[in-house]
Order: sequence, then C-alpha cells, then structure tokens
Amino acid sequence: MARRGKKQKNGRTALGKLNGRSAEAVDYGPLADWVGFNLRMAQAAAFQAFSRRAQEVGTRPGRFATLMLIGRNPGISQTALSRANGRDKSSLTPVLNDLARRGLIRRTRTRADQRAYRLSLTPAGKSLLAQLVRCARSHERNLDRIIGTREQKSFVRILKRIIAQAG
Amino acid sequence: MARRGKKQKNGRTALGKLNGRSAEAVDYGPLADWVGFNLRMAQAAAFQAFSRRAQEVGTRPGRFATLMLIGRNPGISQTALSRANGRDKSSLTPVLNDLARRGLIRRTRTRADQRAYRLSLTPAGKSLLAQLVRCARSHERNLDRIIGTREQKSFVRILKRIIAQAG
DNA sequence: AGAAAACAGTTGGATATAAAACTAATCCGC
DNA sequence: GCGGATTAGTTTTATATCCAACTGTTTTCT
Repeated sequence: MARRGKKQKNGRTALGKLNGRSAEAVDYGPLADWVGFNLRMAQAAAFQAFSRRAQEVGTRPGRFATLMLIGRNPGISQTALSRANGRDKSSLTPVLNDLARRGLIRRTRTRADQRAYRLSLTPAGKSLLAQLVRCARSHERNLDRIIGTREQKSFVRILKRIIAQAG
Repeated sequence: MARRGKKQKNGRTALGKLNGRSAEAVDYGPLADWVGFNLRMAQAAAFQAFSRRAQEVGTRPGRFATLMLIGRNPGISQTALSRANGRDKSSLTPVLNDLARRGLIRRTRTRADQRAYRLSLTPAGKSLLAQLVRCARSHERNLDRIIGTREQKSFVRILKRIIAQAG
C-alpha cells in the first residue's frame, strides 16, 4: 500500500483521528505535491492569518485590497477596480455600498460619463487604510520569515507568472 | 506622482481604462509585491484554469480534492476529511449529499460509532476520479511549465511551509 | 442623425464557504 | 454505571463570489 510503504515526503500531512485508524496521517496521494492543491491550502492559511489581524482593526481582508486600490487610484471606476482586484464587477456592488454607508469611500458621478462612478477614499477611509497597512506589513513580515528572505523574491515572481499566464 | 515617476517593477499590472485616465495601468502600491495579495490572485487564476478543465468532465474543482481524499482513505470520516481538505465540516454536508445523490460516494454507518459515517467511493466515483486525475495532470503540467522545472520543487516546499505555519 | 454595439453598474439566481447553535452518540472520571 | 465533557454530523445564518440578464449611457458606424 502506497500509504504505509512509501516514506512520507510530505511532513505536513494533517494528522487526524480517522475513523477506524486513529491518529494516523491522511494519505493525500498525488495531491500532496500538486501545485494547485498546495496553492489553495496556502492561500487559505495566509488569508485566515491576515483575517485575524484585520479583524482587530474592524475589517475583512477582502476589503483591504479594495481600499488600497481606491486609495492609490482615486477616481477609478468600479469596473477597473474589479479587474485590478481580480473579481467580478457584480461582487463589488455590495462591498462598495457597505464601504460608502460606513463613510469610508466616496462615489461621485462625472458629468463626462453619467454611467460611471469615480471612487475615492474619505479621510476616515484613508485612516482605516493606514491601520490596515500596518497590519499587512506585520503579516507580510511573518510570511517573509516563513518563506525565507533568500527565496522570497523568486517566490513572488513565480506567483506573478501564474497570475499572468494561468488565467 | 508615484505612479508616473516610478518605473513599474511589476510588468503584470492589469491594464484598464480607468475613468479619466484611459488605458493606463492601475497602481497597486505595496500590494504589487506582497505575498498575500499575489497568493490570492495566483490561486484564483489557477483555480479558474482548472475549473474549465474539470467542467468538461462534469465536476467542479472543489469536488476533486474531496473525491481524491476519499479514494485514498476509504472509511474516512467527514470531520477528518474536512480537516484534510482545509474546510469547515459544515461546508462538507451539502457537497457529500450531492456526491451521494449522484452515486459517486457511499456513506456507511459503523456499528462501532453510530455518529460517524465512513466514506468511500463507488465504482462510478472511482471512474470519475480517474478522469479528473487526467485533467489535473495536464493542468499540473501547465503550471509546472509556467513555474519552471528548476524552481518547481522549492516553490511547492514554500507553499507547504506556509500551510503549516501561517494558519 | 439614427441605429447598433459597447460599456457601467445593478439585480437575481446559484454555489461555496465559515461560524455558531443544535442533536445525537460516545467517552471519561469517578 | 452515571453525568458531564467531547465528538460527529446537520442546520441556520451570513458573506463572498460568479454568471447571466437587465437598465441606462456613451460610442461607433454609416
């Protein structure tokens, strides 16, 4: 049987009391070394870790990128924002409604194009963003420590290649 | 302005017609090089790419890991499966209901523990899994090509470290 | 100019997911 | 063995997300 005979290359398999085979490691099969699966698990882990930090500031991680992109690109439209953020524009509607309701962003209509909003941060939005940036920086330091300074650059470069080419 | 003056290190910024600054690249600010953000975007890209392939076989990518883990660990409980899969056990209920309804998995009760199910694949489930493995292999080959054979191993090793330590 | 196409944003329907409360079964400590 | 704590799974509630359809606006083509 593959599971017993083969030395576990993956020291990270979750332990768990499986029914009838207590406290034995789960066999991940080929998943153990597939990029897609590990990418999903790593993203979930990092997301959760940041979630905890962001919660202390009173926001969710999904909102952070949104605020940052608006802050950096005042006047951006919702559609451009959704593309930059890698989400569907329809996902943004409730998020922006909420951010606007809480006084963190402004949505102004242009005379030039009556369809589009121009998004920008209010002072409160800027201040929240600044707090989140502090959270994010310490989160990033932690990730950099895990990754290792030497490999960090090439790791991010690979992620960017995947973003650009896998879609 | 940071955006104009600074040479874009990131060749991958999304282009988009921003309102009032047509066809200009979005400024990602510090997001551009943060691990967390790139991890999220890369995961989304890879997920979407695999989604398309899996769709041809008639399943969704979330189901794939579930089937693989059951196939590799027949008799596993739902809770152990949810841990291995990195999702909450409550998320699994509707998924397993659906897989069972479609005749892909079996849920048997144990005399030993009347609370737990023991999950296993039916022949139909095994056959679907085999098809999905073929999809996944070609998906993986594509990712490996993007990552580069030389760096692939260390990339996955880093992901595993993040999974183990960032949670 | 007028019609067709493209576009910005919203809405509605669907799925995926988490967290907390709940039910039923089992285990543990005495 | 009894009663509280733990565990397995489900239900409920709430978000986040996608896609397709829709409304109103602008652009393009002729």
